[in-house]
Amino acid sequence: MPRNHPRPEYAQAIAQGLRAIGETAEATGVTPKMIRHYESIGLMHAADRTFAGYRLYNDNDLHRLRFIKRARTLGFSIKEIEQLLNLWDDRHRASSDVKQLALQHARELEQKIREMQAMRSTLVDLAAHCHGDEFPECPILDDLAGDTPKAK
Amino acid sequence: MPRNHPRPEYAQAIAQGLRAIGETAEATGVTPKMIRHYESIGLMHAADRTFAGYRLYNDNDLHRLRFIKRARTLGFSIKEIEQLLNLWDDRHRASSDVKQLALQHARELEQKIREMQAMRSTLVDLAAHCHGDEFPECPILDDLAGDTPKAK
DNA sequence: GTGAGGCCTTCCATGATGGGAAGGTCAAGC
DNA sequence: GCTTGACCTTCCCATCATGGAAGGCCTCAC
Repeated sequence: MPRNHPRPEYAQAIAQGLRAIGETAEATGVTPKMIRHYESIGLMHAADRTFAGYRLYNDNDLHRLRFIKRARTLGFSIKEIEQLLNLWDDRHRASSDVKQLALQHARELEQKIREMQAMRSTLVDLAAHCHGDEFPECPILDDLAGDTPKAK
Repeated sequence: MPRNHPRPEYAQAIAQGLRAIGETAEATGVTPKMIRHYESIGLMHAADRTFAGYRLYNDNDLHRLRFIKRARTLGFSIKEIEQLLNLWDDRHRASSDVKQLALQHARELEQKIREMQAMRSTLVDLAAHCHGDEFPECPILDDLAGDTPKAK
């Protein structure tokens, strides 16, 4: 949805390369809701405000928000992102620290993937033995109920 | 932790094959906390009570709780379990209905698995290009920051 | 000056689970 | 008969990331 022309009230702010929260959201893919939330939990520092209390964001803020967005897309938790941001901010960081975080998260993903694969595989197996017709007999329910598969 | 001898106060209840919530929890793997929760959301009907208000469970209840436990282990949501229980209770169900629920859930799992595999694979790739040493240079952070991999 | 729409804050909800507090109940041992 | 300790009860709060709704202010274009 096309945004209206820059509001004159913001002329100075815009001249300084600042944006309101809506434009910032569009530019970063982070909803205004979440931007405020990140501020409230300290992931983003408190934004500058206009006289009227509107939040204003500069290019650095956008960069940081895009960083957060990308990290969330990769499944990092807020806490992990906090660590990543600290490392990002630290010019003297050791890349080994970052790598460790990334690999740790990759291992956690792997673990969850395995669990879900086990679930899926069990379900597919059970479904394969279920006629899926109009009759009530159903190995899937039998399994859930803990019944031994009916010995004929 | 070994439970003490059955409490005489429950002699009659026990003679009827009833158990208090703690024993029920041990027997089913569902915590007392969750048993009460399932009752509160209607997944379990309201349990019988002693004079003093203690909940009592019979073999049917245990069976139902084990059913729920197993379904949770397979990743079904509470809402899905509600449907499964309805089918379980319905002697005239069609196994096709059950099969459809199971396969639908399997597809959802597959979808999530794929997403997580994509995350993991990206992370592993990035980590593979990160020296992981004491220097700050780090392709993982570069990626999160949206920086084009540094062209030398 | 009025209407549209962006922005503000605050509260509430999700889903499944756990923690903990404050208090009642029960069996057993002294 | 009282204490002890295991068990039970209800009620409230927390998690994690996200969204919704209400009610009010701000800005802009007409």
